[in-house]
Amino acid sequence: MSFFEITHKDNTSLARTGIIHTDHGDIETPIFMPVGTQATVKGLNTNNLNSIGAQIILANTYHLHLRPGEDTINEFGGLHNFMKWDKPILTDSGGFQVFSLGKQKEKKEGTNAYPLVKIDDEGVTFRSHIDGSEHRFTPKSAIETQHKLGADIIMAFDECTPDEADSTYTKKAMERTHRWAKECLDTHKKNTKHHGYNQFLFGIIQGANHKNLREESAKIISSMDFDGIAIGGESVGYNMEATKNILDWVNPIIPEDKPHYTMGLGHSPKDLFDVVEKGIDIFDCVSPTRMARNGTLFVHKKISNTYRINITNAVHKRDKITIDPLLENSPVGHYSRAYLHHLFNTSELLAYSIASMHNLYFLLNLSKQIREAIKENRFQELKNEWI
RNA sequence: GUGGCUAUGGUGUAGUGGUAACACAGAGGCUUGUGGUGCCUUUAUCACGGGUUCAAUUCCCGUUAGCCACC
Repeated sequence: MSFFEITHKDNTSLARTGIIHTDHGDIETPIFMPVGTQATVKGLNTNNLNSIGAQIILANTYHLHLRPGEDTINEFGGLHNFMKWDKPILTDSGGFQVFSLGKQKEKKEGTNAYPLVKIDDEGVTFRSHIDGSEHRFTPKSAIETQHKLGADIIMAFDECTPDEADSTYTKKAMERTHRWAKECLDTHKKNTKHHGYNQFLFGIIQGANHKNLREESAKIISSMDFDGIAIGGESVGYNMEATKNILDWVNPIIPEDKPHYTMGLGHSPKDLFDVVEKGIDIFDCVSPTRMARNGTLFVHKKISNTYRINITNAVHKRDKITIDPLLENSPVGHYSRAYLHHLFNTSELLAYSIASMHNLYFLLNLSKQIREAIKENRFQELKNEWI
């Protein structure tokens, strides 16, 4: 049985359904992946995740390296046993967090805060955002750390350059990312079953918003023996016009028979259609859960004539209807807006759980609808209802 | 009853003879390979009445309210 299997192709676009086979179960694609950076999707336990239909969740190498440390998790036989989640997990390599730390440094410029991040050809030296202690990631160490963490899908260690970087630097960083990709692959091939089950490694295409660089990156990453292809970059998921252009550039080059992953995409339900249409199978985003924690909830447009509401708004103080009347099958579909408004107003912990479950269910349910639509050759029809 | 002190937005506090600053609360917006975080906008005829002054939230008098002390 191969790792990835395409089960149906749309007849009017590159959209497809598929199954990713892992030793912790199958993943039906296209699918949104909830983010659980520190081995927890904030506010939700694994029963909650099962109830909303989560098939795979993310965790983060950078955060788990700092706390509790990969060796602790290794002693538990990996993340699955540590957090008691027996379905698939994907870990990000930490490349993007390094990029984020670099961005923070820019913001604090002038306060003589010394750099949190230093990148060289062999790896990255950075300071912990928690206690300022110094750490270093190399392609080899990032993979070895991810082996110990034990996710089913692990990511190559890359450098995500800011969009505003000049093309000379972007090219240099991209070429370095390609060298690192090979080192990651070499390290991984020596030990693909650290905990006894298979771990699969994805490569990441960079090149910012330059067509020639994206094409070059797509060519090189595609030529390597990765199990899946990710598209990274600051614009991906953030600037949807740029994201669509990037996908158009790389699509003729990347292998069709490997899973395609847009990293950091899923801010708005509408965004799913834009990338699924261009052959993307998996995507993740912190935004739905972060927005949830701040009271912004997805709703069907036909209910409120908007695709999201802010439950903390005063109009919901006595609002009798449920969060989204079209989602009453959701595990949290029976709660009234007034109740959730009250929970936020009093900062009750349950507010974050209910809101997070709602937004995640919204996207997981939409992913399911998209899969069904593709199988029934009515993807465009469903898309038209949503845009 | 007498004396003293205080009165600034919903709350707690700044401040000035040229119509007010901050925090929280309130109202609204934002958050994109996650700090439950952070950011932005907005919200006051400075207790009431009178006086001095070109100009009073600021100085003076009175009223009212609160607090303290004494009888």
